[in-house]
Amino acid sequence: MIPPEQTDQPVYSGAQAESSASLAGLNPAQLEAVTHRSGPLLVLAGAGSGKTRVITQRIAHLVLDVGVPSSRIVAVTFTNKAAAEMRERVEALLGARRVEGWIGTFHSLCLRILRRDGERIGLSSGFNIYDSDDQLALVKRILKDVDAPDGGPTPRSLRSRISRAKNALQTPEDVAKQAFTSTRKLLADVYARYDQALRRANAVDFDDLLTRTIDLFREHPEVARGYSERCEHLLVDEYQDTNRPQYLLVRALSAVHGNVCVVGDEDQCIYRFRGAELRNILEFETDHGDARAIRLEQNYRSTGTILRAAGAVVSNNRLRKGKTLWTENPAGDKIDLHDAPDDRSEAVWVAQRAETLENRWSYEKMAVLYRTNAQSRQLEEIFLREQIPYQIVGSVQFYARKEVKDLLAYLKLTANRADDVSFRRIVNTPTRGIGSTTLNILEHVARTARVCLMDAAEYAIEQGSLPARSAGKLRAFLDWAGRLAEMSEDAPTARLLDEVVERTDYEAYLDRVYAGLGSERMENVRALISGAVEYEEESEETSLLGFLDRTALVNDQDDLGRRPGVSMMTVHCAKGLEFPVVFIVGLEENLFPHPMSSGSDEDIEEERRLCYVAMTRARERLLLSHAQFRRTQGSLTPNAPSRFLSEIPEALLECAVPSTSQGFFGDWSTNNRRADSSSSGSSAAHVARKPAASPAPPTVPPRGPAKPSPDGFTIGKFVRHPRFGDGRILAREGSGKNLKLTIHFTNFGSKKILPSYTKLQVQS
DNA sequence: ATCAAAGCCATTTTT
DNA sequence: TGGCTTTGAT
Repeated sequence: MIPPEQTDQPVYSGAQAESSASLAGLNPAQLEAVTHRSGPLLVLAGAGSGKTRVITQRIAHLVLDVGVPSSRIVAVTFTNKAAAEMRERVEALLGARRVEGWIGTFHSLCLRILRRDGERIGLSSGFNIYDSDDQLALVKRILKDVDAPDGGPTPRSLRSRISRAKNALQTPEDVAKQAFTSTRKLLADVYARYDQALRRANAVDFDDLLTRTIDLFREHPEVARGYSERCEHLLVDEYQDTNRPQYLLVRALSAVHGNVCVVGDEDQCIYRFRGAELRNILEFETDHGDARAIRLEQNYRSTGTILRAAGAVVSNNRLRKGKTLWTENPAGDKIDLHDAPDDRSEAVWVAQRAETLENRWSYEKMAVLYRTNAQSRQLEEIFLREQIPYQIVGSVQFYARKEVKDLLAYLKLTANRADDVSFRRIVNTPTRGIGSTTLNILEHVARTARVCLMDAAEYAIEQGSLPARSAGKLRAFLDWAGRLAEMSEDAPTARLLDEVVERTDYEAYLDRVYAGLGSERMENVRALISGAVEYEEESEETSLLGFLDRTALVNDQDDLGRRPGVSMMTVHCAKGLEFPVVFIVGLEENLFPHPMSSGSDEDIEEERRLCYVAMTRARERLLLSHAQFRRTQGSLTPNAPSRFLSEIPEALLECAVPSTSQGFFGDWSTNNRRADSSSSGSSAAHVARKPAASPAPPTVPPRGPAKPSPDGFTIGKFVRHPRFGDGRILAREGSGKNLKLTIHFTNFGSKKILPSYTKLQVQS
């Protein structure tokens, strides 16, 4: 397999040298965590203490120095972003283009397991994944079936209660058993129907990915054993945010070898409201008898002042193991505290300060953090007016947009005709004359015959239970859907999307619905299609299902963003990030801490951790503000400063009272000059991914002399790709518009390319 | 089927 | 306050 040319690249030994060299840069605690041999290990990693570095180095150490095959290492994180970063860094350390081990999120890991072994628990292959939107649609539909009383729980609340039940590993029957109030009875009923609907539709929701994997492991211990066998070393990042199912998965996967290394910080557990159990990390040592615990307490990120302030705040929590972070960094500037008369002038202050600070830090080095998304509007308005570049991070998710979801629903239905939620979504979108009357008949047929809506439609037409006109329209739709399904067997996903967009005249539909703004939406459609093309080009195995899996689990935070400018986001979104300059706004009672999380001490402690997370994002400058009056839900309400502010030692604060302007915007905004603000930071914008060492291309095309192809893409020819550069055609499959080429690129290795989408230059 | 007016309801949300 | 969904009228 490996071409001889590769021998002149001493990948292995070279990387080993690199590894030992980098071990030298670790502090004693980090070194111990990295080199810990076997058995359970708890790494309590304070904010900015080099956590990711420890995990990645540990993996490299296990592979290079201990000799564990990378395929026997499993590393789980919570976000795709974190997983991608980890993978990249490990690859760099190992000097390998690809790492065999499993590095991914809990959900992607479970998805892989279920795709492989799900049939054993009744999940047929090709099952779909429902996101929270789909879940909500399903709950709403169910609420129509049961006669829910008015004023009862909302669909949203039911959805989250179902989720909570699942995370507590309660079945619908379990819930029914303790259903004493009418609300709980309703919940039990809806949950049962919901569960049944998912099973019928051959679909799972996000929670199911975890819980059904646990079911699989419980019902088939030999399967669990197989995975655990393979998992010689398990590493878990952000362990403080694991919930019950994740805890059980960790246990199951580490059962055989017992080499489980969890890394986390109890002070940064901020997802309790979603079922994260602080207990998991607090009790790890007692839970794993002989666990070693290591504290990483040296902070490399923030100034002494920032660290002291954050530490002072979080030390008011009782539910923690307690760490004392310290740093060798200089004390730095004091923390600015601004007392604004109202939310508007608070925003003005932020803009003003950002502009002043721009002398020292470019805008993309600054972040504004807030407790709730609603707070962003005011800031946006001011920043827009002041022409300060900014970027909102992580509010509307790409894959959650209506137009994207519509098109994905077509794909989902194509992959899995039992997917009733997708059917309902698109059967009349864009409108094709299949209205609610027809749909009601179909629902009825489906229920009595216990089949999915697609089948019900076939059946209803056959039986003549529909008026001729509806039947005709439905027939046309079904025929087309059938053709799509056929196409999906060999056509690339992008081609399917094209077909859907063209056939439904989707662009015209968008124009109609979004009067004038349709083209903006169409951009997203195009982005989705190029996403599909990219997927085809970048993945080893490509299939419709694979693409759908990716869209279901991946959110696009990293690909979409990165415009230069001040970043604005919620504190939750900021976890894991750092910025030289950080503003935290709205530090008021009734906002931060949020009243919804002020019921119990535990709630307040979570809010305090949230505040801690926010403060520790800052490297050099931290600026805090609160407003005396804030417009919330339409009315102006007075707010006291947050209790967290009073927990910061006064000596660390600099009360920034605006001396000249009274906090209003009049003067400074009109005559400010932004001479040099535009040119900064464009240099690093498009850093091409560094091509890692890749196997040299085979010198002889695989399988004999190729006959020249009429399209010019003859096997063996050299071509140039706009992104991947030069490469050589190794194989062809499909033809015409569906032609797929396997090309070996000098710098990127082999990829499948769709010439109908990408401009390939054939070199003569 | 399509539009406009009238309600409704407003945490955080890695997947 | 404003954004979104549901409702009602054509």
